[in-house]
Amino acid sequence: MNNPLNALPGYLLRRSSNALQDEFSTLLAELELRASDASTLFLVGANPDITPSAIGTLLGIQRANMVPIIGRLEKKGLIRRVALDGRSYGVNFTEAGREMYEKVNQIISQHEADILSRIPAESRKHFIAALKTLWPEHSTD
Amino acid sequence: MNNPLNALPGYLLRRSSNALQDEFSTLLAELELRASDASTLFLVGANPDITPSAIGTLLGIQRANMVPIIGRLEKKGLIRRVALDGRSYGVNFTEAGREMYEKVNQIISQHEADILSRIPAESRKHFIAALKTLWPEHSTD
DNA sequence: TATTGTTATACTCTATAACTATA
DNA sequence: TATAGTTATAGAGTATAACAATA
Repeated sequence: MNNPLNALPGYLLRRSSNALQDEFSTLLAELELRASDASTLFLVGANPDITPSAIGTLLGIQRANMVPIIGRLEKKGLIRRVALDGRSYGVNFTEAGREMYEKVNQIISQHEADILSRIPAESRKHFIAALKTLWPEHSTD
Repeated sequence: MNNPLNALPGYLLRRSSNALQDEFSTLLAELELRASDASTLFLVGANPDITPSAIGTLLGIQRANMVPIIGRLEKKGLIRRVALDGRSYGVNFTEAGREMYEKVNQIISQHEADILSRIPAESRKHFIAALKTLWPEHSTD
């Protein structure tokens, strides 16, 4: 079977991304979290009192789609809302949330290290440099 | 705003992949095709008489999910089904399908060239090598 | 006026199970 | 028995429009 797609960098990128996403989701399954839940916890850990809108901006998710994510995490007792003013609130960890954050952090760190370990050492810098040219918004933090 | 995600290769890969997918979909919009439609046409062009199941295997799509893709392309008059035996059929281009295939081919080639052009020349080989280690199934053609 | 959170809705992609007919 | 195509269904991610409350 002739598969010319496998010679295309853009296609390889897509399949690689999907494969790593599947791995990540599998790792998170033991915590009963989705990738978006874990990413949200990760950002709350780095930015206490961050608003749902700000999380959405960083993750590239519309604020309307943050509602069910925040709702799930709150329902699980992992986060609480702290009013910042009359219309917005900051997201913070509960005690259980902080423990979950540590586990998420561990999974992310290990997975990322695992990813890097598969890439030939001499290619790693080039790989990251290439990704940054393909997603220019990465620099707008 | 502190965004530690942007330091993670796996996350950069995901955002890069999504950005390129959006670009690809935008390019295909003028042909009124989806990415899965275009990929299917691309594989039919390289493999006349290929079956839907085989296309699904190459694309990583369940054969059940090939049904609406084939149905769309047939409804548009781009492909026809040629019975291979009593239970399976091969997919072939109609005249309009071959013309559309040429356009798809053009868009894919140009986009892929565009992608490569953004990556520093000295990083390209490393980039592709890295992707292949992250999606090992690429070699099972 | 602009922004935040929210609701409602719809579309896409994908996974699974089950059915049929054929090999 | 195994395989190809199909149907039906559900989950997940995402986009859009509109609304109320507040800045």
